[in-house]
Amino acid sequence: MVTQTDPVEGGPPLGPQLLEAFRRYLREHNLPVTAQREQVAGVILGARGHFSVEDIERKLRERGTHVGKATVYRTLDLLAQSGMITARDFGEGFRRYERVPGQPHHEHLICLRCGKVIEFANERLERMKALIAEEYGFRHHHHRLEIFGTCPECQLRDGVAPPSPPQPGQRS
Amino acid sequence: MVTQTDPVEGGPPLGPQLLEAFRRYLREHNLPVTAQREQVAGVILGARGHFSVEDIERKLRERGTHVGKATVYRTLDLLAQSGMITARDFGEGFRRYERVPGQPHHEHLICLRCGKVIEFANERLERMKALIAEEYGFRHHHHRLEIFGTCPECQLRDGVAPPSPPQPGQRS
DNA sequence: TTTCCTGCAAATCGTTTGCATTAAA
DNA sequence: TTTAATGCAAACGATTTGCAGGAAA
Repeated sequence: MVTQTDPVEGGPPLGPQLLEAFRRYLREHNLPVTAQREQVAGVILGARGHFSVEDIERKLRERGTHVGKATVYRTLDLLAQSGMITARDFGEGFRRYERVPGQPHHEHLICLRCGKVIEFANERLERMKALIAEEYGFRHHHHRLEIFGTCPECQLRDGVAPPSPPQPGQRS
Repeated sequence: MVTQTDPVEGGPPLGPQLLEAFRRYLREHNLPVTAQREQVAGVILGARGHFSVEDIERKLRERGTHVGKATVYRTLDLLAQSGMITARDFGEGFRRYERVPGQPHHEHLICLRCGKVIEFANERLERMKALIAEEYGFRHHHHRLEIFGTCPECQLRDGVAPPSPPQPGQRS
């Protein structure tokens, strides 16, 4: 799992800013700003990456905090409702959550070996999808494209071993 | 859910042929050809569509057969191993199984209202995905593209109601 | 104070597994 | 006969929910 922590891109770190936006969201909706909500939001808004609930619990533990699993889920729901994070399902048998990216839309390259997730966007793809939906009379709502394969690092590590065959959700 | 039953395309129906191929597969692998395996295979190989285990159990019931849930799952695994069906995960919280299509690869258009699934293939998309994987040094294994939206029928039925926002796996 | 959270444990849901029984080869 | 499959029920893992006790506003 690639956990890209806030790279300083020249400006102030993004995390705290987003956290403040979440506080604002809560106040505006007359929802209490609790320590737990701040902790969970702090973890997921403070780093780029696609985190499972387990990932998030680990990060909380590393920060020396404990938040009940139910509260983690409930806060993630809130964050999703607020539009600040998105839930993803890569067919792994659990969900991952991702801070809403700066770029409007992107797709995912997923390494079958190490689970690393790389994002990319492609304008031509974007246009083609709208066209395809139209062709079938669909009102396009959203879409997702996932490319599964082996990342460069794992290719090196493994030599020439072929990737194993995929079947969604088969619990290992 | 669109359950396209074998359309007669000029030749003999495909289902029985595939069922026979599955029997052959079992014999070749020294696996017993049981009544249950034939029933389950008959159901999924006899129709086009993307079926949940629940769908399959319903179809079995309609045929007046009962097969234990565990056996259904086990037979679906066998069918997947034999390469005759594919498992899909559309992020609905359960898997769907589909008879391996005539065409080598296709994508899915999914109606958020009625769950209908429409298949399409697009050669240009295909090529772009290979290129994108390459660009990131990935060895491409497989991919999936899903477009979610509202199908023409549901658009008519609903008037101009906007589709509801998506979050994967949220159990309804 | 009133209202809404939180944590825990129990419940759910799709899927898998253990095991005694039964059927295919 | 031998070997493997079946069905049931229990186990599982991710997620949700009920509820008593505890914080925000």
